[in-house]
Amino acid sequence: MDDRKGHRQLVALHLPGDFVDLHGFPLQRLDHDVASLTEVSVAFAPHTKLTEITQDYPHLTRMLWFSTLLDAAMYREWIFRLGRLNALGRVAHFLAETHCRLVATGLSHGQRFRLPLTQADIGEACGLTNIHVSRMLKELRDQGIASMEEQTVEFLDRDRLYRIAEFDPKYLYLDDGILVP
Amino acid sequence: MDDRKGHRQLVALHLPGDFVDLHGFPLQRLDHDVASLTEVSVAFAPHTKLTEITQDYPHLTRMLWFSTLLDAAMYREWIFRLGRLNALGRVAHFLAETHCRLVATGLSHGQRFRLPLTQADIGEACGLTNIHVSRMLKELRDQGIASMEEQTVEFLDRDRLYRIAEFDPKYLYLDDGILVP
DNA sequence: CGGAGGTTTGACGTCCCTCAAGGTAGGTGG
DNA sequence: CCACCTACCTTGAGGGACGTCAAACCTCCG
Repeated sequence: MDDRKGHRQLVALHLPGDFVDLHGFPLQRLDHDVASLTEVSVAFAPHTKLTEITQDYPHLTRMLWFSTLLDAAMYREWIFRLGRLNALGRVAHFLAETHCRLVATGLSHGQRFRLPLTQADIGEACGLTNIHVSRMLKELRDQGIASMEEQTVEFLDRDRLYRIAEFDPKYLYLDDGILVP
Repeated sequence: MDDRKGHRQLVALHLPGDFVDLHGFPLQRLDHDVASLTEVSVAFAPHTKLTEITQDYPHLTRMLWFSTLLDAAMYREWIFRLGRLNALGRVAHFLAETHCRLVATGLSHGQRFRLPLTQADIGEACGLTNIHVSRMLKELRDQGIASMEEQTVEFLDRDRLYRIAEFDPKYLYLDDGILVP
């Protein structure tokens, strides 16, 4: 979403495998843009097919519904991040959430993961300038908590990272497996 | 949602008629608290009944789904508010959104509405201290844009308020009537 | 070689928080 | 009636976190 001056606010980050913009199905029109930061492969789900699913497969419908509400749970957490955390906590929280989601989908093991974002992108997710993101990453590095170089993040002290971020992955509903309903 | 020190971040404000916590149906457990700021009357919708609805009434199911995605649209806007607006814009945006929603449900006509919140509550919605909310309300008052006294808000110059808030009510999906699908 | 995009660092400014004091209105008990 | 409390709002002074501006560096690429 862009403000009047054209400055961007990221409201979500989609990872490989995510159902992008399923919100557009019940809502019909969308209030934000979707853009890709990397090369992507896309499969399309026509609204007519989705409507058929909601006619014939109640259980599958609830699963689709669930996946949009998982997005909503992340939105709530992003509100918390922006409203209650300082810059260091925001960056830490963003990294922690992204790592958890990558692990859940099998795209990361251990404490390293690829994050093809610039510091400016991270700033747009966390309501910060790229410059201050740079400072916060340095702080995390200096404190031996996490490092990021060449688009690769490594957690050196996950517990301290979580504490700074006030992060608790419960809201990602992972322990039940992604699809509960 | 509370941070470690017990400071609260509001992530949503429900108005009379809203379906509170419908998210809890597909999600099963919830990652935030629900509290009332005023006296309320409550009707309960048992999950068993909702499950029956999703079995037998696809159209009604899509309407319920839609209403949760309207919440999600507001979450996105709250993220934008916290990430990209300054204090004056945040307060203005919060007032503008609440007014629009009240008008949509017939609970406000014209440019006045009752808002039974303290300045501390508004601060918890906007990521500000009660003290700075007080200063921003004074600013809006001094500039002849909006006033709030005794829990009643009045818009004196709605256009300027919208401009400060970078507010566009499209995301509330009101022009189609609340229930599109 | 030059240029573009990204990162880092320093100096400085400002927005908002913190702390403190005082004001008002309502409620309770004398 | 006054005295006193609580909750909320207001205002001022000072400080800190983050933004802005500028400069330098690096890598990649043509």
